[in-house]
Amino acid sequence: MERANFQAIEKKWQAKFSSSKLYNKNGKKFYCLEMFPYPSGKIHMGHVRNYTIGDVIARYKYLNGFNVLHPMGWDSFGLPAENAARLNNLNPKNWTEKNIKTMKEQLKMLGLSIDWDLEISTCNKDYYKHQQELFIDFYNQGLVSRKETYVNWDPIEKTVLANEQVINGKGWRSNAVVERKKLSQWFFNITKFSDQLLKDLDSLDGWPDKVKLMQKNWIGKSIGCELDFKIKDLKKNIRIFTTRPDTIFGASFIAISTDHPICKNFNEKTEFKKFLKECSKIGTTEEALANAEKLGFDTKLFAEHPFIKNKKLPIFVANFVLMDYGNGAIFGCPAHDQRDFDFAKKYELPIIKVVSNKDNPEIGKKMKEAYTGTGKIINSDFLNGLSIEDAKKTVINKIVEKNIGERKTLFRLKDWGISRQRYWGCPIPMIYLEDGSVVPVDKNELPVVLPDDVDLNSSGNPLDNHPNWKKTIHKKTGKPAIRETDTLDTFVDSSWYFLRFCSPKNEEDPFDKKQTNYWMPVDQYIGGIEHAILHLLYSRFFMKAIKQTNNKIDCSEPFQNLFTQGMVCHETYKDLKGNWLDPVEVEKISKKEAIRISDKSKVIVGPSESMSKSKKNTVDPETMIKNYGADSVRWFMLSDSPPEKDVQWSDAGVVSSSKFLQKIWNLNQSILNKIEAKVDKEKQKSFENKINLSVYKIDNAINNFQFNVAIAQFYEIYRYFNDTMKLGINNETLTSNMIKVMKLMIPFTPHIAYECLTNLNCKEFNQWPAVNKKIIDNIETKMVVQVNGRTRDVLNTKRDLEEAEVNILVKKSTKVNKYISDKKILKTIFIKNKIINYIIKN
RNA sequence: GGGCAAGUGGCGGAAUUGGUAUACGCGCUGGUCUUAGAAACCAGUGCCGCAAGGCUUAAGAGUUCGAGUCUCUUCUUGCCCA
Repeated sequence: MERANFQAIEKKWQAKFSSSKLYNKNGKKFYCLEMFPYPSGKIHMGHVRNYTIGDVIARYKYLNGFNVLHPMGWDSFGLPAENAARLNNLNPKNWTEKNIKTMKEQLKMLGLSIDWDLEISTCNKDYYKHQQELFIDFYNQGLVSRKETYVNWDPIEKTVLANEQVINGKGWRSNAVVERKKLSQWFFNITKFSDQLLKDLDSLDGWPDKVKLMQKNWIGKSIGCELDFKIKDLKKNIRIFTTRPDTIFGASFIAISTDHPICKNFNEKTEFKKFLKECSKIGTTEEALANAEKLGFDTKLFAEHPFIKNKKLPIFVANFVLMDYGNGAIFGCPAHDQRDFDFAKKYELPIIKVVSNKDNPEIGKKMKEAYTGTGKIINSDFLNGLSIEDAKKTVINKIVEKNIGERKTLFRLKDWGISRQRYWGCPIPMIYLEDGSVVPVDKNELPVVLPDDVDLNSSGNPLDNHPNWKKTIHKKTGKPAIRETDTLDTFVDSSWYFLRFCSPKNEEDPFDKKQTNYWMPVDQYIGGIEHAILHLLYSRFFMKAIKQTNNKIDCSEPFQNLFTQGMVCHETYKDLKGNWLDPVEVEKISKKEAIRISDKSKVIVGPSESMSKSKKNTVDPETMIKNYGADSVRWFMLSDSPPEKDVQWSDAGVVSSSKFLQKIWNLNQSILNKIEAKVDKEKQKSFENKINLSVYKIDNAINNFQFNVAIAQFYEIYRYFNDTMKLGINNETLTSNMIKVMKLMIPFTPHIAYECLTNLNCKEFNQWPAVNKKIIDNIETKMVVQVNGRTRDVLNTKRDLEEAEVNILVKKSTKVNKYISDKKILKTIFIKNKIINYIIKN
């Protein structure tokens, strides 16, 4: 038999895919989107998995009559381009474009059903022009602000570092100790939507609960109150925020942030300066602050306790209090907050327990850690005996009554800092006038284009260093002005690309109203769990901000359904010196043993971990496609694990996939070459029923994202087909059922499926096989017969038999009678079409 | 430290949602074919047992006629937050 030439088949069909689209003009719309890639050089297995899953869905929906939008683009701004350009002394633009070209070719090799006419690239000025427009819209609506904030400052590179560029407190490139530095930065006022971003999560039924929970925690709504403390000897108050007003009687100090206005009183003191310097060494992340040793500066000032007469609380400046959460001031209750507890231990402050629980009898200095559990209030005057919740209510009422504070809701979510002191990003369209004012660039002057001729090798911001780029003229006044030299965070680029796909060629506006309202929201969004918080939250913010800004868009949530796929893992290998080895350098000799091919030396086989360049445990998709074919790679990617879980790449797995596809090919050939046999009507009917049932199961599995289960069905179908085709089934029936099976395979392995369909002389390719529910319902069923809950026999019966009819059949079963013949049946449990269970006395 | 998942053969995993546990694939064993190997094909494969049969879904308890699935306790692993 002729073997399938996968390479030739794939080449032939890919040429057709590039011009064919998934549009069914009369069908219901379906927007299928996978997270677009960063063009880093070549595609990796993670992309293969992501885009294969997306392709299955897109093709499946198309075959089911939907009008499918399935676009692809490039998240092409970002730091790696700048670094690569610096290393190889070339332009980031050229580097990026070269990568896009390579990766596009690779994606095409996978046979994806992408409409490349819609391709966008965020570093293209046709794209970022509109982003600048949106920025100005947001600015005019008061959704953009300029604020001072702390950044990770690299003193040698003279640049701001992202959190991930700070490694053990040092700059990733310069290795200099990173400082906290205050800089004026641009922000999107995402916190204006805190409540809405939280509330609308409830409407996202098609999102994994896990992701919704992560977003909820990130937004971090907490209800509490503000409270004024009088400062003794100064005619001022300190206003604090707390979520635990019930512990007010346990307060033993006040702690304020280094940026609190009161600190101005100590700015001249050398001791305070020393303290500030110490604080600036800690990073800016919450985790760094939490893990840092608690430090305080004693102001020698005292605050009056609002409910205990003559009680004085010392005021400290503390490194763990943040200015941008609440008011930059707290009261410390060491007994019931771990940070306060650590602080109190260090500075020997009283620990007053005010919540009691019998499992936690220690009090005062004997406590080993703060108690944050439930209990009754003690030592607290008018709150004694109340639960925590009741005490909160009572004390807040009292605070409001005394006019010393108010109920307040606070969010953990902070405004989104979007300034980056980088070259390879979207220029922020703002200019600084001579009088110090800042105004947006006039919209008809957009885009503000990135210059090509920048020096990436000097320290500092390349746009700022450029000899003349930042010099401009303010059109309205004709006066000279200076451009903003910061560029936008690349998360901005990806926060609205899904809108642009609906009308990517529109020159006038970021998006065409009619097109966008037709296609949006995205019906199925597919990507990695690593974007569960930021990218998705920012995109949700953009939808809401755009809706408020120009009210062109009907929906306020971008992604109706979200699917987060697992990672692709591979075993790790190290030589005896501990150096990572690439899988291609290694030969496995048994399950746990391997040798290095070059010198036959022993290799240490490590656990399977997510593929990464640093561990060298990557597998190149292009090599795999060339060796086994795209269909085999796709098939393996989907077959081994449920798509939401991690999958382990195995060469044996992809080999077996390719063998199976060859068998499918052979089966097609056998059908085409089969000599007509005598027909057995009974067998033919049950054959058709079986295929019909499989169609139903596969359809269900795809709908539930259980691609591995669907693939298991194909293996069963293959075996069944192969075993029964010679047993009295006519060629016409075989062919029509094979056509059904091949159509089911289109979403998974489109090349071989279309090729086989062509050979089978199929006329109507693009139609999903209909499931005949009636036939399924009439198929025989299996009755499980149990005695005392233990299965003793399984009977093939007609559907919907009543208990009495089943009893008659059971009487014929020797397997069952062995257990019940001489026993008294106490009770019978009967579930139609499922089970009959006889309870007997032993 | 808190929250959320998850734990099923040698391995990846399935189980119609409370009704035959281990589908399907990998691996392994035996066989056919072959000068030999590879490929292909056939058969077997949770554990104990010659068999009849018994045991088995991290461990233990509970609910139920019936539990991988529900409840509680413990252990382990992963992710997120601190």
